[in-house]
Amino acid sequence: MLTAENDDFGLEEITLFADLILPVPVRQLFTYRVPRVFNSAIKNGARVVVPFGKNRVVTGVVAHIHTTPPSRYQAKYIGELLDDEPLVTPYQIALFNWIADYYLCSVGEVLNVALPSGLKITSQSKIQYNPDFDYFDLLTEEETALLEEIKKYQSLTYEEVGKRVGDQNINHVIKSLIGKRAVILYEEVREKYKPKIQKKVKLTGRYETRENLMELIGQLDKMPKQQEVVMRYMSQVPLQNDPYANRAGLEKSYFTQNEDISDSALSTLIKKGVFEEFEVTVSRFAEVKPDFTAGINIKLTTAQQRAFDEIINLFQEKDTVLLHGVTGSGKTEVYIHLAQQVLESGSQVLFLLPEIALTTQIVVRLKKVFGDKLGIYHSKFSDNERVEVWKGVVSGQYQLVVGVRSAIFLPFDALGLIIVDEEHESSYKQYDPAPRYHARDVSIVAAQHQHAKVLLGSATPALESYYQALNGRYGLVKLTERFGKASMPEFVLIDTKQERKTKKMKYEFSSVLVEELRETLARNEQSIIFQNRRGYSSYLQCEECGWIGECENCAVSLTYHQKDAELRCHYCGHKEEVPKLCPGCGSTKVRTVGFGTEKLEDQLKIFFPTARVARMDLDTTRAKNAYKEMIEDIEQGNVDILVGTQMISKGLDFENVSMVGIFDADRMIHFPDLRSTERAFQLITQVSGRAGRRADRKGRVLIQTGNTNQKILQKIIANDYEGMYTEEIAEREQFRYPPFTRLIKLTVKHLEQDMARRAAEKLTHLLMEKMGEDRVLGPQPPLVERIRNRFLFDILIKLEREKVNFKAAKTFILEKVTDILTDKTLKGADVTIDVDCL
DNA sequence: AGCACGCCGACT
DNA sequence: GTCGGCGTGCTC
Repeated sequence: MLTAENDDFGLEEITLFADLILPVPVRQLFTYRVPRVFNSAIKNGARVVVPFGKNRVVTGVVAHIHTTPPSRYQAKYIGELLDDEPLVTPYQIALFNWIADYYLCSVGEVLNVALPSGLKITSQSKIQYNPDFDYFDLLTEEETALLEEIKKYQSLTYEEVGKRVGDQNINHVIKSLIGKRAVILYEEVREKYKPKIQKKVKLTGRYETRENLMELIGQLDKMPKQQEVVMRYMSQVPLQNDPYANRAGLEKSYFTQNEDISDSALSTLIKKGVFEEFEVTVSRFAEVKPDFTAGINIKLTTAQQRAFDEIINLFQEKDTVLLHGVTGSGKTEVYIHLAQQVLESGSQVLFLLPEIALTTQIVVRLKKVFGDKLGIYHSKFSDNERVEVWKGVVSGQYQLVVGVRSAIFLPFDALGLIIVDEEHESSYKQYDPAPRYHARDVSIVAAQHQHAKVLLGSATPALESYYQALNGRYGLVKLTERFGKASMPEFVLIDTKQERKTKKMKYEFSSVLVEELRETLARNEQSIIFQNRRGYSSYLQCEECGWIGECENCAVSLTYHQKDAELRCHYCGHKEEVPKLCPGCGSTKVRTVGFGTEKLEDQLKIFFPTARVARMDLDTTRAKNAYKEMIEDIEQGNVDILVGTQMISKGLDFENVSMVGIFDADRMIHFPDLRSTERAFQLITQVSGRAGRRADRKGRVLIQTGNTNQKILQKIIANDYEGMYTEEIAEREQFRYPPFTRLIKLTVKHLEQDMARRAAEKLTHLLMEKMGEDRVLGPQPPLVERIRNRFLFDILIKLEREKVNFKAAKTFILEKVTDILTDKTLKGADVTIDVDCL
C-alpha cells in the first residue's frame, strides 16, 4: 500500500540522475538518467551498465545520485542495475577520488586498476549470420568468402572473424555485409566472472533409509556395473555413521574420472531415479581449517611482547607506527598478534606485502592461523579468484586479507588496521599505467578515512618513513634482536681487485667465496648467491670492432640469455637470435660481457659438479606455482646453492642457509640515482638477513667488491641503519630532495626525437615561467632514452613541502601539460605525470 | 581508452 | 571517381 509516509511513494514520482565513474581516462563523471524502476534500488557504489558513445556499452559505478538534470545535454538512460548491494563502498569512492586528485589521473583510471576485470562488464560487438538473407549475387567475392566463414559459427567477435580469415583488416568487409543485411550485429553484454560449479550426485531421498538401500543393492545383483557404482558411493560417503552425509553428495567427477567405473551405469542409475544430480558453487580457494593453537599460542618473546605493547600504546595517539625490526627479529609474530586483536574487536585487517614475498612461507603461516577468514589477493591469481576475494570482503567472509599493492582497493568498510610489511619496497609504487600510486601512502589515507591504524614494518625503512618517525608524525618502535637466540650474521668483504691481481679469481668467483661455498656444502648446509641481474651476461660485444647488441626499439643493450640462446630486451621484451658472426665486421670473436644469474649458475656447476644448484629469477618463476615449488624444494633440502636476483631478498626464511655471497655490490652502490646508496643498503641488508636464522650457528655473508673501503659497506657490516640514515638525510636536505621536497616527474614521449625534445622544452618553459627555474629540472633524456620506439624526455619538478601549495601547483602543472597535449604544433606528443616518483 | 567521422593518396 | 589510409575529437 502506498501512503504518504511510505518512502517509496516519493520515489515513484521523482526523476533521478546518477553521476557515474566510467572506466575511461577522462577526468570527469558522466550523468545518466535513472529509470524509475530502479529509483528505490539504486545505491552509490552499485555497478550499472550504460550505453556509451555510439556503439558501446560499459560498466560504471554510481558515485552520486541527485535530481539535477544536466542542462547542456540530454542524459541517456542507465541500461541495467547490476548490484542490489553496493559492490564498492562509499569509502572506496572517496579513496578513488583522492587518488585521482593526488596522483593527477582520472577516477576512471583508478577504477580500472581497482576492480578486478571480472567485475567490469564490457560489451562485445558480435556478428551473426542472417538466416533470412538470400541476395548472394549482390556480394563481392571477398564478402562471399567472409560470409561463408561466419556462417560456420553461431556468432563471432570482430577479432575472431579476423583470426579465422587470417587478416585483421576486414572491418570494412564486415561493415558492408552489415549494410547489405547479410549479417546482424548485436552487443553481447556479459559478466565475465563465473562462479566455479561442481557437479555432484547423491542418492535420492528414498534410498536414504538403510532398508531401501539394502534392497536396492540386492536388486542390482544382476547388474554388476550399477552395483559397483552404488558400492563405491557408499565407500566414499559415510552413510552408516551420518544419515545426512548423503545430502552433501559426492563429486560426479569421482565416477567419470575413474577408469574402472562405468559412466553409463551411473547415468542409468540417474535415469532410474536412484541417484540425482545437483550443482554447488564452490570457492576456488581450498579451505584450510584454522589451527587456533598456531596463532594465539605463538608465544611472543620478551622483545616482541615489548614491541607489541609499545605499538598498542602509540596507536593511542598516532595513526601510523613504524616498526623497525632487524632481519629475522620476528616481526611477523607481532603482526599476527595485532591482527588477532583487531579482528576480535570486529574490525577488518589488511596486510600488504610486496609481490614477491606473497608466495613465501608467511602466507602459509597466516593461513594456518586465520583459516578461511583470510583472503589472499595476488597478481598471479586468475581474475575469477580475485572476484571471489572481492565478494568475500563485501559479504564479510574475509575479515583479513593479505595481498599485493592493489589489495588496497578492496571494498573494506570497517578497517581497523593496515599492515604494510617491507614498507621500503619500491614495488608498492605503480609506475605504469596510471594511477601511479604508492600503496604505502594510499594506505595511510585509506586508514584515515576509516579511522584505522597503519603499521609500517621494515628492517630497512625508507628514508621518508624514518624521517616521519623521528619528527614525531609516526610512532617508532624498534626490535633490535633476532628471534630466538640467532645472532646477526658475520660479514666478510672480499677485495676482488686484490684477487684479480694475484690471479685467484675463478671466473666471477673469488677464491675465498669458492672456498666458503665448499665448506658450507661439506657441512651439508645451504648457500645463497645474490646477483641482481638476470640472464647470462649483460651484453654481447665484438672484440674486433666493438659492436654491441642493442635493442631496435629501445636505447639499451640486449641481455644474452644462454638457455634459450637469444638476446632479450628487458624493457620491451624484444628477442633476437644470437648472431654467429659479428654483424658489424663478420668476426667470430663475439664475447659476453658482464654476468647475470644464469652465468653464475653455470660456473657453480663447474666448480661443484655434484652440488644441486637452483636459480630463482624472473625467468625461472614465471609460471604460477614455479616459485612455490622452488621454495618447497629448498625447504626440503633438495637445493645446495641458490642463485637469485632480488627476488630472494624478501621474506624467505630457510633455516639451513648459513652463507650468503653477494656479487656486484659496487654496481648497486654506484647506480646513477639519488637513492642508490639507500637502496644498496636495503638490498644487501635484506639479502644478508637470509643467512644464519638458526640459533646454533652464526651465518656468514661474503661481499665481493672492488673497493673495500666504501663507507656504505662499513655501515652495512655494522648493521648501522641510523648511520646510513643520518648521512643520507643530510644529503637529501642539502640537495633538496624528498622528504624535504616532493617530486613530480613529467615524461614527454614522441616517436620523433626532435618533436619529443621540442615538446619537453616548451613544457619546461611554461612551467618555469611561474614556478621558477630552481623548481623545474630538465628536460633531460632518461637513462634509457628510447622505449618501444618512442623517445623520452624527463622533467623533474621539486616542490618544497612547507612553502608550496601542493594542490595549486598540481593544478597548474596539469594545466600546462594539457596545453602541450592540445598544441597543434606538437601533434603526437604524450605526457605522463608521476607524482611522488621515486 | 575505443570508436566514428573526416580529409588526402593509389587504384578501378 | 572510389576505396581505404590514418589523424582528430568525443563520449553523459
